[in-house]
Order: sequence, then structure tokens, then C-alpha cells
Amino acid sequence: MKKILDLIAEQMRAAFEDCGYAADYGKVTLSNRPDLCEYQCNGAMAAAKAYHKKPIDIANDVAAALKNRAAGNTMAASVEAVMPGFINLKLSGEYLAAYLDGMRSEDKLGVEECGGGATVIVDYGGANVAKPLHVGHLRTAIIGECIKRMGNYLGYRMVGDVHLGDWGLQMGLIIEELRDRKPELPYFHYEDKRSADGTCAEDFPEDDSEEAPFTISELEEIYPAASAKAKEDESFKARAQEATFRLQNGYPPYRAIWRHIMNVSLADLKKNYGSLNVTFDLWKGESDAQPYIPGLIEDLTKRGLAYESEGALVVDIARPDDPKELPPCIIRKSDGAALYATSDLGTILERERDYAPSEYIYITDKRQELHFIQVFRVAKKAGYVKPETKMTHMMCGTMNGKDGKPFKTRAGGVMRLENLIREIDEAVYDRIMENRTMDEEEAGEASRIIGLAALKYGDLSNQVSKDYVFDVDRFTSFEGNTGPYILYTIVRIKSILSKYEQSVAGASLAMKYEQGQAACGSEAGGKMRPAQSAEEKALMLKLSAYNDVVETAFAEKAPHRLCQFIYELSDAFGSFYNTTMILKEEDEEKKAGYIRLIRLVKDVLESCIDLLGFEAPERM
RNA sequence: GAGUCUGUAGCUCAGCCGGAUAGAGCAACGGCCUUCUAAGCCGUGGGUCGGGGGUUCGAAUCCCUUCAGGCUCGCCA
Repeated sequence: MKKILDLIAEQMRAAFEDCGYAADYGKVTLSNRPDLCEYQCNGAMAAAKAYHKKPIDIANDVAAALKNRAAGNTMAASVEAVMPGFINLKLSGEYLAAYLDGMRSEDKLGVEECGGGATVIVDYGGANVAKPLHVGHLRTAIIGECIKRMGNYLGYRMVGDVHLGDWGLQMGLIIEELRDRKPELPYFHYEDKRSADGTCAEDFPEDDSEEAPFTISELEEIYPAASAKAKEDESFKARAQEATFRLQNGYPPYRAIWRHIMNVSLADLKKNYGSLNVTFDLWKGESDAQPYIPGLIEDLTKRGLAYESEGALVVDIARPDDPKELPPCIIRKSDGAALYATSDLGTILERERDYAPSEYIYITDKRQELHFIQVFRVAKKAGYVKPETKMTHMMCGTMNGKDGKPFKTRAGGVMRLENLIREIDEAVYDRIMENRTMDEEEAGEASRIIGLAALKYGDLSNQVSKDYVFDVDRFTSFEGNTGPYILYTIVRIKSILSKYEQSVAGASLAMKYEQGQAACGSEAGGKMRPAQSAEEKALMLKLSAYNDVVETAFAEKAPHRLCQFIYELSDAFGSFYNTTMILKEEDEEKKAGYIRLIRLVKDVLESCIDLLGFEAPERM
């Protein structure tokens, strides 16, 4: 469906042309003075200078022309020119009701699929293997999931990749720490067995079926211990580097350990991301890029793009118009090892081969800005990515505590994601139990759903690029502009709808037998009615902006716009609900109209929270 | 030092490709439940949009300058 603002603007542009002005001045926006009008056009003031006329004269002319045109259709209820030159417009109730009927009849409630099936890679998550997810992973996961869902909804083919950190020194550290702790493990007796009988008796199965001889809890404890040890113990660090080197060169026992670590860690990561309602299409990692790296380096070197500098192999990426000269991108360290940028470039080669996406979206902490400038420029310069392919780096602000500094636990450590989630769920649970009569099981289930909404909405309602204050107390207080408030709105609507359906079902049981499914929700076939009150009109106007909001939120990569919209929609519903007794309405046709309206509100809200990545409970 | 981002009510944030009286929420205060979930609704108070200059009919929004804070600045990821 066309966006309602565009439909109005079409008329407005035509009206400007009717009066001999350029159509461009006919831009229409939502009114910022709801007390005066619903939509406004400021074009007359902009046109005043170009045409050497008084703004109000132009506005008057155009308003008259618009009324003239409007005679042939039902769009506007009122059009007026106001000093100094605003053109104010109110929509007719019939027109608005018909527009909402259009939304009701479409699968996506009026949202057009503008994506055309174009493939977009979304690289978010960035979890490290064998390390627990912590709050630093929260934003990118939540935002990435939302971007992916919005894109899919709009008809893009979004491919989400977690892109694990699975190939660095951390693996060597774990291997050596494991050797110190459990020297009896077969990985560390590969040569013994081999020399004993001359064959690889203790070869390690290539499949991943064999159970790993350690648990995720052990791994999570091993890594920090090993990391600390490496800082103090040079020989340990050297061993870890050697182990890393051997792993990367395919030493079978270490490959086996690596696979086992991956299995254990992946299962845990999937569980944790799952509890956030975050899923990935691809569970690729840095290790998958390794096969591309030798060819990459050879290619860049052969073509003269990469050269030796201070012992490292680098590619220049500076441009003359940069405000500051940017350092070159290092693709091979002086010790010969590849690094972050190399791995990301290798990954791009693989993605070009497998997907040839029309856009890349990387979602990371903003501190990685320089890294992605470098990688993007090298990829474009070398022609690995087509010039027209968009490469976007969404830079997330930091999640701070109430003190304005990066979020920490009370003890001062890094907060594990699962602990954070548990803390929120428990706060929600307490809240439910103190206010509501709900059995413990249902409350437990509800607290997970509501807690996730509180967490995600609290994050997504802030601008992506800005730092924001994460305040558990505030997020779990659930008043005002919060996720639970949105859920509460949905739950209240659901409650009314189910009561209505019960009454309809009771009244028309006989009819139901005859007409099959038609009886229940018999209001569905009817038409939306023009608003009967200011509150109802405001609610309908807000609803009509849905397709515009979704499109804008994705185009601007701005989930907070979606949050703002559903808050305003919930707010408009709240006012309507408070002034209109829906089920007590005696006029059945009027009541059915209310039901049609609030059902659409519910559908839009549910659709939005699905895009944001959470859901509503049945009761709360 | 250079680059970059941020600065809006006591607190947390919208608004920023120029438009009418700068908006919400929290906190404070006052109303509204024998009526569809009061996690709600209605209302009151609260602002030199960091400061200064400029462009414009018109600036929180654009430009310059200044102050304060964050982040980044070649071999970590």
C-alpha cells in the first residue's frame, strides 16, 4: 500500500502545480501541532522567496486548489492556510477508515516489500568461543536481530552470521592450560601412541560425535586462568603461541581439541542466544576464513596493493580528502601471522563466493570504526567487493551503568549475560507476584517473556550509535515508556477480544454450525467505521503510519523509531480505552467497529514487537 | 596533539536533511477503579536546547568558535 503521507503529498503537489508552483513544494509531514491539524505542508513559505510572493498568499491559493481537487474525492475533511504560511489539513473519517481497511486486508498490514529479494549479510554477535557471553555482546545481538527481522519483513534476504572469534591465541591458551590440568587426555599422547606401533592408532575421529572431555563451565574457567597465567609466565605464553601455530597448521590432536571446544561452546552459545530470542543463519567464524588467506595475501602482493612496511605487510587506504591521514591496513604481522583485518577480508571473499550480497552490515562496538574503514576500503580497492555494494558499519554505543561508566557487576567485574537476564527475570517475577494472582508456573513463564521485552526494549529504544545508561531498576520498574507497557497494552486488547469472541460465539452457536468458521469474530468481514471521538481518531491516525515507520526504521537502521511508534500507538490506545467502553457498547455495529479497530492495533503491535525480537504473553 | 562522537527538565531519553507554543517517561504534587487487566488514564509544576558568534523571514536543528566529557589514533580482537 502507498503510505498515507505520500497519498496526501500527491494531492498537495498537484495543488501546487495547479497554482503554477513547482510540485516539489508540496511535501507533507505529520503535524507538530496536533491541536491545529493532522498534517501540514510548509512549502508555501519555502516557495515565497522563489516566486516573490507573500507566503500566506501562496498558502491560500494552494489551499483553495486543494479544496477544489478534494471535491472529487473524500480525502480531506478540512484544508486551511494559516499565518505565516502553513497549509493545515485534516483527514476525513471515511478516508482514514478506508485506509485502515486496506491495511487489514493485507498480509503485512500495508507494508510494501521494497527489498526485492536482495541479499544482505548481517554480521552481528561476534561471540568468542570458550568465553561466556557478557553484557558487551548484548547490544549487537539485540540490534542485529532486529535489523535482520526488519529486512526480511521488507522483502530482503537477510543472512545473519554470528561470526565467532574461534581462531586466535585464546585457543592455544586453552590447549596448554588443558594440558597442565589434564595431561592424561589422549590429545597429548598422540606421538606416544604413534611411535609405539608405527601407526596413528589414536587418531581422532573427523566427525563431531565423540563427547568432549570437558564441560562449558570448565572451559569458561580455564580461559581466564590461562590468560592470566600467560601474562605472568613467558614460557607458558610461548607454549600457547606454539600450540596456536600448530593448531592453525592442522596438527590432528589440536584440531580434535578445537572441534571439541567448538562443540561444547557452540551448544552453550546457541542456548544463550536462544534465551535472547536471537538466531543466526550462519555460525561461521574466523576459522572459516583461513583457507582464503594465503591466496588473499598473494593476490594483494602480486598486484602491488600490499607492500612491506616496518616488517609488516600493509595496504594503503588513505585518501587525499580524509581529514586525517589514516594508517594503512595491516594484513600480515611482522612475525608472519594473519590478524583481524586479514580474517575479515578472507570472510568477505567467502561471502562474495557464496552469496554475492548487495549489502554488508556489520554491527559492532563503535571502537572498531577504524578497523572497518580499513577493511571496507581494502575490499573495494582490491575489487573483491563491487563498487556499488553497500558496506555499512553500524557502530553501537557503550552500555553504561548508572555511574556513566561501562556497565559492571556490583563487585566490579564483567557481568555475564545469563546473570543479567536472570536478574531481570527475577525482578519481573517479584513484580508479578506482588500485584497479580497468578500461579508460580505461569508467573515464571511470563517473567521470562516480560523480562526479555524489558531488556530488549530498554536497549532498542535508544539510538544505536549513542552510549546509554543501563539501569536494571528502571527497566524492571515497568512504568511509562518500557517494553512491559507495550506488552500490557497487547494483553489488555487480547483480553477484550477473547471476551468479545466468547460472547459472539455464545450468541451464534447455531449459526456457527451452519456457516462453519464464519461465526467467531464475525466483525472481521465488516468495514472500519469513521472515528467517533478525538481519541479514536488519534488512534486511527497513528495506526495509519505503520508502513511508513517500518520502512523508515529499516532505511535509517534505527530500531528506536519502531519503539517510539509502538509507544505512541500504545499511548493512543490507552486514551481510547479509557474513554470508550468497548464491550459495554449497546450498538452492536458500533461495537464490532471498535473490535475491528483494536484488533488492528493488536496486529500492528504484535507485528512490531516481533520485528524488535520479543513477544507478548497471554496474561500479565 | 590529531581525528571523531556526545552535551536538550532533578534523572533517563526523543526531536537534529531549518518551520507554529522544544516533546515523552521517571521522580514530585493533585484527581480517576460497584464498569473491558490501575503495570493504566487525566491534570499541575519543572527548560539561558553547554557558552558565544554567524547564515535565515524563521535555528535545538546549518556554519564558525569555545568549554566539558567519551572514543580512536600500525602489528589485540
